[in-house]
Amino acid sequence: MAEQRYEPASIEPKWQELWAREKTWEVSNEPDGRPKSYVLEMLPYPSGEPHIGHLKNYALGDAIAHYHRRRGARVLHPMGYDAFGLPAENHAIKTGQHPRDSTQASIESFQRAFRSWGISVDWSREFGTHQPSYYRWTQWIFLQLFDRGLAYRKDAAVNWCPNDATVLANEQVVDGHCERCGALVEARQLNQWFLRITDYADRLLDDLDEIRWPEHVKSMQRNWIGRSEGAEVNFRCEELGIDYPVFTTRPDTLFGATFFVMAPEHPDVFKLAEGTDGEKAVHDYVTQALGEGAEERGTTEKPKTGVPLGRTVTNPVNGEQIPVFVADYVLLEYGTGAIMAVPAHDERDFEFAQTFGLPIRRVVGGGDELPYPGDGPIVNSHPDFDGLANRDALEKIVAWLDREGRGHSSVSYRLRDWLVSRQRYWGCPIPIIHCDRCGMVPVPEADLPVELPDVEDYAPKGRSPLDAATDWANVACPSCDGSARRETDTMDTFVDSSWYYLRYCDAGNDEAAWGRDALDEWMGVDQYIGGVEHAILHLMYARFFTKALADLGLVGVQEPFEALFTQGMITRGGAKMSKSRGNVISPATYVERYGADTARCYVLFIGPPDQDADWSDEGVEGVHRFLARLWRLGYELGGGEAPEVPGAPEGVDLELLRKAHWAIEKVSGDMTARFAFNTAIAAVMELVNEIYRSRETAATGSLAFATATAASLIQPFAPHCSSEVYELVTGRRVWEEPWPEADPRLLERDTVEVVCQVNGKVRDRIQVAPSTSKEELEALAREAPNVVTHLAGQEVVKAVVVPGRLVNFVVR
RNA sequence: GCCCGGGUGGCGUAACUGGCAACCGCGGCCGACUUAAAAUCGGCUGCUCCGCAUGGAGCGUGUGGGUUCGAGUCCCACCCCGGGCACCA
Repeated sequence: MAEQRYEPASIEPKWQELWAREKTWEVSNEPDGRPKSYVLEMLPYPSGEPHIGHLKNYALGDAIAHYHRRRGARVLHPMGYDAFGLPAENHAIKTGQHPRDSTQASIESFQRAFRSWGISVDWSREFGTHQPSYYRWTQWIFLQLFDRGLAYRKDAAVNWCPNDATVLANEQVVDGHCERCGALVEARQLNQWFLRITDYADRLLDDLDEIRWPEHVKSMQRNWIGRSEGAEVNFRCEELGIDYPVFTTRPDTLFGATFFVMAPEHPDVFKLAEGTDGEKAVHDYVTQALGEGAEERGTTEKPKTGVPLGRTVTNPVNGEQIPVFVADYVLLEYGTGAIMAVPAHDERDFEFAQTFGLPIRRVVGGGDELPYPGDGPIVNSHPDFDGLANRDALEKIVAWLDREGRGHSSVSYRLRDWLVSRQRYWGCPIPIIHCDRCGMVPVPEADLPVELPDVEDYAPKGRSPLDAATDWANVACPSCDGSARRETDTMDTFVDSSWYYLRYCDAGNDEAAWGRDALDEWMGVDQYIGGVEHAILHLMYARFFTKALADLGLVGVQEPFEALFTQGMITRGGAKMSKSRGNVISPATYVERYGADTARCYVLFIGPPDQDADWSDEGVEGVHRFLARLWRLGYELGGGEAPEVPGAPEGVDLELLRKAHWAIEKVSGDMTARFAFNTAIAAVMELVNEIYRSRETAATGSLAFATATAASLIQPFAPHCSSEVYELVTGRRVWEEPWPEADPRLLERDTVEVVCQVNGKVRDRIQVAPSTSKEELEALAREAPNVVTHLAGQEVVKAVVVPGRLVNFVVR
């Protein structure tokens, strides 16, 4: 007779079919008295097959969703696909296959994977962002923003990726290269669509204090917004009669400004140089500087270069005439595109002053040498300020500037407006019509969606491939009925994913993007889970959308994601998995070989989920053995009547029941207070080990209770194996059971071990009742044999007694 | 340069508010079952030393200091690894 074995290949599909048939994970929008919980993992970009990172992401989210359900919550746990984007389009250029078809194929492989992993998803709310029924509302939201002036077009120097032949958002440029393809990004002057995220800079910054997010993600967003407080100060060019404002965070050093520098792109550079001796040199310098890419220019290592403009401006605090230069270390995008240079207290200005032999005047005391960027008393400035601490003087100087009308306090940000237009095919069309008479006219709401037309050629040519769809592009102006043309750029795919979590609340709504009741029922997301690579882009854009939509009265919350968990990466052989390294492993391989439960438990057991972890095939085996052991207990105990748990357990039974209640306490704590799934799984392993050790001696009722408890506790991580074992032992459905409660009487012990130390070193242990008094403990410890040895001939100076833990004798 | 993480056995890790360092898993060793092997079950497993042995001593959480009866945990200084920002005025 063949030994019975744990066979996930037959167990898992059985439960998956039952859950699908009974629509177990679907949830209605009607409140039913239970508290709501919205658990969401970042939606996948469907490309090829799911990888290990997806498995970890959804195993994590599913564990949380299950746990919340069994704690009595009504849980929304939906799924969708971020389906527009470049990879599908590049594939289309290569093969001619429509991006819709390759995307659909990939979506199907993701669906198969999610179902085979047994993820508890409410499939009735599923959608892809590429479906007209979804992007109709993406366009509608765009028009709401357009209506309020939050979406606008302007000429600007933008990032151009020559390889992808499209513009990029600032956030998509990493070290001067295209985030996606790695090509060196060029600067181009183009007319593009922007969203006014900078209007929200302060709120995006301040509200970070209100949400439970990992500190490093908050700090990345703070860095990215880059708020600096300072002052705007006017420097006047008397010859031309023009005021040039500068932004400075150090108005306390104004008296030390000995020259003035403009960015090469500054619109007045040529005007200032006109008719001076250096005019030609200025032209040459500017031409050369503009030809440089962001990467070459943006480095501190490069020696400072620049040329004089042959003009001076007036320092407003002391009336001094200081020379004006053009130099590429000053950036047009930040502040006003011009700076006052204080070489004594700024490293870059110091370097420039040394190269060009310009005067360096110290105005803040302290530090051994120059440049000195730190704090100290004001010197060499003005009798009213000299001697004051520079931070105090700063406020007084700004107040003085303000009174004199020469400046005012000001705030500057690193954050730029979000460039959202793309000259690519596979994206959401921008619902605007350009009319020569009426200008930019929004597509009427009744005409939405503006559907993506089919084209012959997907290749980008510097203009959107949609340009070629002339039948589609040429339309009558909705306002004057004259001939007009559609906007042919599409939207950045980050627009699509900036509001998908709102759509899940009311995914089937054909009348509106969402019903307000449904939205208020579910928002905000109670727990959001995803990769840290989205710390800035997606997470900032989604916050901006929520705030903008809240201002329009369409959303009732200020923050979309109340709590965020960022998962660590799974590496292999210590390195990131990649095709070029050849170290990619597919979840499907492991699901086939060991079952989904093993794969899911392993990615959570491998280490703390927020940290990177290295995949090990042997480790998978270990987790598989554990589930097989649990299953075998269920198999052996199952079949008959559910046995009684002993009413007054003692001996082995008592120990086993104690271990079970200890495990309940441990797992509950690990899941509530923190996401310590690795230690939660370890605790269930301990319980299973304990059951095996007492298998021969304990009563069947105790074994059954302990086994059912182990199955119940592992349910969020291994739902199939758990359901099987739980049903075998109890005849009931584990997912319908409330989360177990630990019995406090079984958490207490009759005796505890107390450690006996001499001078902090453990010398012996004693078994005592937990209630033993301090005096008694000290007396008992003093008699412990090995303590006696170490106390012999010594004088006890002090005894420290911690009841239930230790006694420490301090001797001389 | 600034801001976040992190450094613990052969390996992945654990240690809740300062109180037995190493739970759980991998790997390794030993035993049971078996004709045998696999599977399974049980035990041992930080390093060094003393002892025939029950056992005992010393060392041990990146480095160096400090606080404390007691430090992986707190404080100061530093080193290394990972991530973010950076000619941002």
